[in-house]
Amino acid sequence: MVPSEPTVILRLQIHFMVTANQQLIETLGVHLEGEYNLPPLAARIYAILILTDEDGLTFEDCLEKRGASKSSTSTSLNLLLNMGIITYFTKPGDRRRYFSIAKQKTFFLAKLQENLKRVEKEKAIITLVLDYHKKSSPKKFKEGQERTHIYLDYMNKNEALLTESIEKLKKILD
Amino acid sequence: MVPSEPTVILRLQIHFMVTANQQLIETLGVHLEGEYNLPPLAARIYAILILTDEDGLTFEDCLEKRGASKSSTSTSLNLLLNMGIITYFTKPGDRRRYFSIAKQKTFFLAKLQENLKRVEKEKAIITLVLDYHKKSSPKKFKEGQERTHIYLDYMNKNEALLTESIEKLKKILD
DNA sequence: CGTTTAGTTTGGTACCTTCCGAACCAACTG
DNA sequence: CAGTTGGTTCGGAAGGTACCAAACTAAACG
Repeated sequence: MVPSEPTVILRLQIHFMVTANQQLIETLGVHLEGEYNLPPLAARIYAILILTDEDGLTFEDCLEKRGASKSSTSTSLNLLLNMGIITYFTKPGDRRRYFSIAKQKTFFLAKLQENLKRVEKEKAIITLVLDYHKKSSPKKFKEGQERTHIYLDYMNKNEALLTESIEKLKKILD
Repeated sequence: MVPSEPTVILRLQIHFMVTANQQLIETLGVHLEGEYNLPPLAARIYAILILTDEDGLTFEDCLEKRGASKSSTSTSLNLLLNMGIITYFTKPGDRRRYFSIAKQKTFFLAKLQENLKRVEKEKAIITLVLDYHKKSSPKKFKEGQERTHIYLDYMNKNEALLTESIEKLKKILD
């Protein structure tokens, strides 16, 4: 039996939306894997939580939307909880937990703060190496000075930018 | 037999310098591992090449300084060569290759360019997610708009900073 | 030619990560 | 109480990474 035309179109549309969504979950998932050093499954679940319209997803929702095992879903959700990048809430008369991303407050703020830490760490390392070269081979040190200066200059400006943005963000969150 | 005092002091000093150097190699090594996604051994060899006073180290120098096997040393050096973060040169009448870090030119420039790529990639992803939310749940979208704006603003400024620094660096390298 | 030098390639081991199924537990429900 | 729901914990299995030792190769040396 051939379905009537409107049905076909509707099916195609739904299929398109579903696969487009899956695609986005995948894209975002890969990104998050790298960004937060998450295992594949945890990253996909995080992506699902970021993208959903619902106000919070249950354990089972997560499980079904990804098609993973109970144990892996449990492990992944707990990992995300421990990292503080998701939270859950409960509804009265409902034993289940509803998981959702920790308010974007935390999301972007954490990102900026993390970034700041990275910059500071790198500055520290560069200083360490520079000191070492200054002592052990002044010639080599002199050579690279100008380039190094540009790089350090960028790092400092970026650091200032970060501190400033963090302040701004904190202010609107009070 | 008890060594005379000066000998003891000398030994202690040498030991101190050696372990201090080893420590720095280790610290820098771990940093590079994370920064360039390098396997442990490759990262340590890279660190050794960054820190040495010599004008270039041979295969055997690398092998000895790290105490690794020939095969692993070979693999690691080739990996670093393929990634373009080290180079080698030869001396007339000497069959060996002398490895050294690719000029800091490439080092810092590559770092800035890599950073720029990361920022652009993240901006793209955020836009993607934002568009999705705008379409599927406008309420959710409105809520986070102010925070998102601050973050995107930071990203744009950082992007400008990076482009600028890259230009500066390119200029002094001509 | 045989020998030495400077590396490369191959095959295998050890470890680490990620996920799963199955058994388990703890709270509530009738 | 027994049964269901909402998870957690445990013991692998599969796959990937990083390293090593040993065999090999290719160029130079005498």
